[in-house]
Amino acid sequence: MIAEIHSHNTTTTTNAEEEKTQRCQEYIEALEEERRKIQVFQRELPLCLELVTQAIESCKQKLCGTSTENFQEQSGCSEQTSSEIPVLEEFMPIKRNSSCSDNDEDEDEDDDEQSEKTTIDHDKSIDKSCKKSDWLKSVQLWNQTPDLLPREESPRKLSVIEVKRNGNGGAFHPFKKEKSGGTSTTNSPCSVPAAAAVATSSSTETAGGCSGGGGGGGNKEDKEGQSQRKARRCWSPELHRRFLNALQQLGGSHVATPKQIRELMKVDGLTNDEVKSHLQKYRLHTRRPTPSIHNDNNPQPPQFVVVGGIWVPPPEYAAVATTSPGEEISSVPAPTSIYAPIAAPPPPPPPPPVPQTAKSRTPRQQYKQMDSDERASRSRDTGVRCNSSATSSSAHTSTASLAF
DNA sequence: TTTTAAATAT
DNA sequence: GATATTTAAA
Repeated sequence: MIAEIHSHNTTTTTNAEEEKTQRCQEYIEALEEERRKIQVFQRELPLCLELVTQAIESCKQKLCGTSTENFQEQSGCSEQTSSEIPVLEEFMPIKRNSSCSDNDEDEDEDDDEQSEKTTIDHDKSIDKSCKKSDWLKSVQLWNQTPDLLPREESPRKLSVIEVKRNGNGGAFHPFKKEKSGGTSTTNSPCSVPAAAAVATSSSTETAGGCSGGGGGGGNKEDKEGQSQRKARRCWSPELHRRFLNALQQLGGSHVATPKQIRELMKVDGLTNDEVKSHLQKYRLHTRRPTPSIHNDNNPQPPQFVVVGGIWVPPPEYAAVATTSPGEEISSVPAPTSIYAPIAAPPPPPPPPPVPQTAKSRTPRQQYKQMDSDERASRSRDTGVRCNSSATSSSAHTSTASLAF
């Protein structure tokens, strides 16, 4: 009997221990995730970061000490402070549903490629769900609507080609409504012609990007053309990324002017008006986010972060952060770490925005300085938006309702 | 139908 | 260039 009891106890204990270990591990993961989030605010919350880091360390140690075996194998205590490291490329994909990036690859002349790849591979896997602005996820710089494109910039249906070709070529995604065939897919925007789209990694754009609308066949407005309203195109993430980049170089959205931005973006076909419009929207979003209450504790993690004066939606951020080294933007975590910057170097020294542009600096530049200060303070309260849907735990689903 | 991004007007 | 308004995608 006793023996039996003993054994029983033992088992129990073992189980309990395993469970404990497991929990501990989870906890550590959670902490790491949080730390990534905090890293965004490194400047403002250095101690916080430190604390979390320490907590992680100690947890790990504990874990190692306790059940070394198990844990070590699995998560490897050795890993220690990984700040940025490894994290989870693997995990990421799993969780995230919100993004539907379908394809992200772009080729930009400068930075993107590698980072993107690294960062995200999930795209492929998930996608169907997305509804929001797809262009957010898409890759190419821009596309046009198939039908009406009276315009200049891009070659018509263009596609991919252009983009790649020039490196910066057109970048909008078309609002396409794919339904051309008539079959209406309910729209899953991302549904895209999957094959094509996804597959090509390097290239192309896939038409898939923006979900749906347009009508392939339909053309409502194709009236004779021309001067109708310009076809609406959506800003692809890549394009937005360039925009952010430019903004950063110019010292922030408040000092940058559409023209300057456009020049820095080097996207051909991009017009001042487009930039202007985008900038307007950007400023709006950037500005006072939620005037109202930060309620008790916002249960929800920020969906948007403004770093260095730049408002970055998570998915985007991921791309941006990863992609462009020079940027100060730091991470943003969506509620669930999905977007965590995989390789994002933690400590972006936050040097004041330095315009590398040789352009002449005008009075604006001065304002710029000011702007940066303001920015700092602003980013805290303002820059953050709350997600509309809450479900904190599960929620990675809807990330942002706002997108550029 | 509503929301909102992009285009256009002021 | 900034802001307001309109249009159309989602």
